[in-house]
Amino acid sequence: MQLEKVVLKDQNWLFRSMPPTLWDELLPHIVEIKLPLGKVLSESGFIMDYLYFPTTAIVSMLYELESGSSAEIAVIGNEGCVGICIFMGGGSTLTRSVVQSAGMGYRIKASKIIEEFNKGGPLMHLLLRFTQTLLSQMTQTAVCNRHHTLDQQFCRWLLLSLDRLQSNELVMTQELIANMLGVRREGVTEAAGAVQRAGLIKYSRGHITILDRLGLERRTCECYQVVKTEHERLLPDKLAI
Amino acid sequence: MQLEKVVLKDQNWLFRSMPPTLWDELLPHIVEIKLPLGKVLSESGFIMDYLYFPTTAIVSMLYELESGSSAEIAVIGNEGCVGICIFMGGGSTLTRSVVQSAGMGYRIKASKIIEEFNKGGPLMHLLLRFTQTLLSQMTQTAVCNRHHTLDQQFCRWLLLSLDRLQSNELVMTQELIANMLGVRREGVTEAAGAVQRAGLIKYSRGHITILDRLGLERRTCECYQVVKTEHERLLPDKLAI
DNA sequence: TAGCTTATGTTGGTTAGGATACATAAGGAT
DNA sequence: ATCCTTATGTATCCTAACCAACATAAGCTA
Repeated sequence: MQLEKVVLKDQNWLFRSMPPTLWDELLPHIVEIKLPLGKVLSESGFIMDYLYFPTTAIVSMLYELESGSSAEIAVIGNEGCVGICIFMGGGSTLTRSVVQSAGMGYRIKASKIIEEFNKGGPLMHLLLRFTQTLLSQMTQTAVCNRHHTLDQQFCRWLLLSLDRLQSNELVMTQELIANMLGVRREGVTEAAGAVQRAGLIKYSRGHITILDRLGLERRTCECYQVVKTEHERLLPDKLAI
Repeated sequence: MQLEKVVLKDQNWLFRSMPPTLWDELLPHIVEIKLPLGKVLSESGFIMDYLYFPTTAIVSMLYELESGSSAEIAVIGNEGCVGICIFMGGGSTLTRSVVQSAGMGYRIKASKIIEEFNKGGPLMHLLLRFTQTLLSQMTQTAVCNRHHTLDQQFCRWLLLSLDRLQSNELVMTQELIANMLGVRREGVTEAAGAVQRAGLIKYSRGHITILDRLGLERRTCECYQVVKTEHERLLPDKLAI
C-alpha cells in the first residue's frame, strides 16, 4: 500500500510537490482513470465535476469557432491538471479539453478541490503556479499564431508534445495535428514532409518518430524555448511553498 | 471624506465588488496614480511591486518577440487589474503591460495584496474571477489571430477598447494599433479606410470617432461577443462572494 | 488476394497580408 | 506663411497559406 502511493505521487508534478499533510488529505479522494484518445474532459460552457491530473496522457485545450475550425490554446501533461475553471471561479470555460495522446491519469472531485483550495494553503499555491504556466503557453500560442510559419509551429507542437511523453514516438495523424494547429491538413503534410526530408523525423500513417530532437529545436521559433524555460521556472523540481 | 471614498470605490469593478470589511482593510493602502499614454506598468521578466487598478485608463498586455514585432494578448480597463503574476506565483510574467489610453488609476503594494490574497477570502475570489476573464481574452486572441481577417480584428480591437472608455472617441494612431494587433501599419490603414468608407468610423491623425457601433459589431468576428459575454458572466454587477 | 478505408502526396489557382518605397497632407513650430 | 514632423494613403511585388480536386499508397478485412 505505502509503496503504491509513493509511485503514484511521483507521476504528476502537482502531486510530487504537495507537502505530506496535504497529500494525506487528498489521497483518499484520488481516483485513477483511463484517458483514451479523443476523450473529452471538458466541453465548452459546461460545469466541470472533476479536476484531472494526467500522468502518461496528454490533453489539449482547444477552442472551437462557430465555423467548426479550431485551434489549440495549450497542452497539459503530467506537470499539471485539467479544469482550472473549477478553482478560478465561474466553474466553466469556453475551451474544450480533449485527450491528444492516450494514457492514464487521476481525478479528484471538484468540491474537494474547492474546499482545499479555499484554505489558501499549499494546494492553492501549486495550482496557481501551474495556471501561470498555462497563461504563458496561451500567450505564446497567440503570438506564434500571428508571427511564425506553419513549419515552425509544427516543430514547436512536436516538441511540446514530446516533453510530455516518455518515448520519442508520437501516435498522431496529420489530420489531427492540423486540427490542433488550426490549419489545413495539406499544410501539415507539406510541413511534415519538409521536416522529414531534413532528416529530423520519420513518419508513416499516424506514427511520428523523432530522429533529431536538437534539429527540431533549431528549426522551431523562439516560442518553444520561452514556454519551456518559463515552465521550469514556475514548476521547479523542488518547490519551497 | 466618506463621500470621496464611495466615488473611488465605484470606479473599478474589483473595488466595487469588495465587501465593506475588505474595503476598509485595503483603503489605507490605495494610492491614486496618473497613467499617461505609453507608461510601462510591467516589463517582461521583471518582478512587479504594485498591483494596478485602472479607472479611466486602458492597459494593453503585449508580448514582444526577439524580432521586435509584438502582439497584444489582452486589454485591461476599469474591470480589473494589472499584475496578476503577483498573486499567481512567480512574481513576473513575460508580457509587457503598457498604457494604451491615458487616464487615471490606483495601485496597491504587492506585499499587501499577497497578504490579503493568501487568506483565501473575497479578495482572492475577485482577483481569480478577473484572471479567468483574462484567460478567455487570451484564448480568443489566439484563435482570432489564427482564423480571422485583419478587418475583423481591427473592429474587435476598437470595440474592446470602447467598452473600457466613457467616450465614443479614441486617441490612437494607426501605427500604434498596428503594434497592438501585430500587423503592419499599412494593413491597418487599409482596414481603417474600409471601415471608414463603410461609414462606421471617422478618423484623422490619431483620433478615431465611432459613428455606428452596431455596424462595427456586425462587421467583426464572433470573438468580440464571446469575450464580452464571458466578461459579463464572470464579472457581474452584483457578485455574491 | 482483392477490395475498402484511411492516411498521405500533389497540383493549380486564389488571396490576405508582408516587404519596400514613395506620395500626400494635417497640424504644430518658427 | 513657411518649414518640419508625423500621420496617412498608395502602388508594386512577393510569399505563405488557403481552397478544391484528385492521386497514391498503406494497412486492414473479407
